[in-house]
Amino acid sequence: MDIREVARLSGVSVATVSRALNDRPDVSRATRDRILALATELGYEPNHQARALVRRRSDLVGVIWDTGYLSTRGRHPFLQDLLVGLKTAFAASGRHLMLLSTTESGVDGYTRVARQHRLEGLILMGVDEGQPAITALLDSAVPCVALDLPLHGARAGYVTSDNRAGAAAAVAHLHGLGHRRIATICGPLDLMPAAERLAGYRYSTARLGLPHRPEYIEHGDFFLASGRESMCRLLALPQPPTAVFAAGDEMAVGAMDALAEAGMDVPGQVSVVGYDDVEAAALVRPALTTVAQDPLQLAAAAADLLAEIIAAGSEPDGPHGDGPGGADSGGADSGGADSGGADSGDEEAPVAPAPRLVPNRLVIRASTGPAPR
Amino acid sequence: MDIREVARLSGVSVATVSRALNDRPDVSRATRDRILALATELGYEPNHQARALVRRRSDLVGVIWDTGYLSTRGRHPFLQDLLVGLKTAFAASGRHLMLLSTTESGVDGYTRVARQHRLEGLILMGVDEGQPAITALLDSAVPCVALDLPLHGARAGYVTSDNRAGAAAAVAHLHGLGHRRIATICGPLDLMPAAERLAGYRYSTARLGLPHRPEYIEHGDFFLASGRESMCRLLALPQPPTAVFAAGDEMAVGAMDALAEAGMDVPGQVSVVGYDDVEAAALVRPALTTVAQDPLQLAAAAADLLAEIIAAGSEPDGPHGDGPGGADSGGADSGGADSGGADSGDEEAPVAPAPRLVPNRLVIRASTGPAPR
DNA sequence: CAGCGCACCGGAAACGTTTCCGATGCTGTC
DNA sequence: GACAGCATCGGAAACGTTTCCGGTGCGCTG
Repeated sequence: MDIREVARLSGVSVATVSRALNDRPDVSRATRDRILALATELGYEPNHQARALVRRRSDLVGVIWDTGYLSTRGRHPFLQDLLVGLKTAFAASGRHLMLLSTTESGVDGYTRVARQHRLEGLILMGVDEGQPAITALLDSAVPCVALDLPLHGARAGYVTSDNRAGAAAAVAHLHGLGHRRIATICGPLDLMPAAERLAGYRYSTARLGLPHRPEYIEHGDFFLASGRESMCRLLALPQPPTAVFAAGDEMAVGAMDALAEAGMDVPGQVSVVGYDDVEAAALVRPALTTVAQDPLQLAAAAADLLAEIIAAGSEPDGPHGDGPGGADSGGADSGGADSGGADSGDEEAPVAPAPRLVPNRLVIRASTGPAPR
Repeated sequence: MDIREVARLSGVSVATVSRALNDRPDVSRATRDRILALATELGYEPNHQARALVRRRSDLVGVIWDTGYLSTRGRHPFLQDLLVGLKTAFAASGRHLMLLSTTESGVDGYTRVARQHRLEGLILMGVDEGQPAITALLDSAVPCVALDLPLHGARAGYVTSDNRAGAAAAVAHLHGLGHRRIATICGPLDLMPAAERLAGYRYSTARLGLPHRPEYIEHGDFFLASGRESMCRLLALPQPPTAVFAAGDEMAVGAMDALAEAGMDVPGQVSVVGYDDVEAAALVRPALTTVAQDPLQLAAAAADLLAEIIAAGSEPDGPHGDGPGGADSGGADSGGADSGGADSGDEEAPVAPAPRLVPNRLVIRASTGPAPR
């Protein structure tokens, strides 16, 4: 079922059929309607490959997450929702999603398939910074935005949730309940979210006037066992905390395990708050107070940023491209560290796009309560 | 960076370059090596769209799950692992994955994009049978295999885990612990897995010689609240069960909630087993005994079946295509109902492929124990 | 009535590959 | 020495679109 077939059957040229289908002007209403009717009747669907070939754009973006992540960092907390968010966000601009994986063959594995398929951009999530393929990707000139990974480059940016504010909100919540001895169990600090959550804890405790206690900072790895062990150490302290903020829900559950073994009541004697609001958080008893990210908003911000980078690249000689404008994503705030350099205006070298930050939300459940006296 | 560019730079024709890159014969070793070296040096990557256009195959398969599922049935228990399984399984045959969603515009939404992109096949998961788009898909002649949805058609099949055996194993486990009063909380019976799990429960209890008690069969909806309410009703029975098999982990947690509220000890007084082994199952206390599906194996079976259907379609006039042969997936067993009709040999009409069944695994944790006496 | 603009349409050249078919040179063999 | 056969390569036609450029008619103005 060609476009030629449609043209033949409707007695016009292929050019006219093409114009009618893409509803361009230069087609009379009568012929357009006739062609469209015939096309749907024949069940004609234009060949995307041919179209992409001549229009020189694929309308495809790749999404990739580290499949090894599954073994090293555990499953991604809300990848599923991120995917549907990305899907709908990109559908708005008529783009489709291709699944890539870090286990493509070779170092520059997915970079190669991205280029072969002429992907317009890449969304990467749950990949570690060390990944050698990342650097190969960055200087491959394919636009990409990462989630929760500070990716800096001319055509690369990142999106993350406001982990600092989320952690601060958790600490403030505990403080508001009367807790003064608040500890934290943080994740691997080479991961940006973990580091930011610790920073938020530090900032918040200091701001609330709590004394600085290094022994209240435990280091975990996001897994349950580490939360358990950290909690044991905290309980062995001469002045054990009355509340603990874990940088991940699973570690929070581990902490609750340790507390249960020690015969401590949650939240009667110790309050616990986690991070991420995984499904288990609502299922565990007592149900876990935790700070939730908004996957849909995160996905929307990522799609928006990527679209902007793509658009900036396809402009003839455009500046840093502030065109489409985000929907309601939070303003660019407190970025990483380096974004210095020339940002005066429309220079020759494209400036790295500012990272997007979406807010988090504290969901209060049963694992936190008033401080014991 | 064309293939023409490579040809020009290496002083041969494009035909020769093409042959060298796809390592065909009819190229001397010397020129082939020269071309390959030049191509990698130039960073040339062949355009997939052009290639797909002329070879008339896209090497693309679509994977689609109901995004509305998220609201009606809850999140898919292990979609993430399914995706990586599919990714690696299809990577073996050089195919890539495209993400489709049920929220494509129109009734035949994803059928249309599938045809536009010339997808070789479709994997669908977490979609309900009622979906009108399904029927539109089935007679669109694009090969598709579903997960956990009995899809019957000439070029359609399905893969599921052996829910019946899984449920039977759960009941047998409880029986082995001495339980004789075993109830079940089943899911929505219009969903095949729920129905099969109930069938497994029925079969197993009957086989073990337990009396048939209709009041021991509660109907839930896979959500927590329904498990809780069902358990309450079971506890109100004159002869409450000492063990309950819930067809989903979340309902099992709900049942445990109800038991806790009633002051019953798990597993001291009542044992609970769930289904699916969601992440929360290991995090909940007592940790949930449950039956786990193997997402990777499920994905592999689905990919295998789809590849078979595709291959059977591209054969000149092949029979029902038993070529590649499954790796180690369980034999075709206990199908749905209708697969009657002519299946003598290589008739004109292609016979529907037999569904694949992969085994489940009972993982025993802390929520089951010896029956009280 | 000449000329001009406009609405509509067709031909054909791309887009970047693969593959068919033929051409060339070379090595053997009778 | 002529011819067959083989290895190696080039030209060109596809694949199914979009889009540029031009060409009709037609109504309108001067």
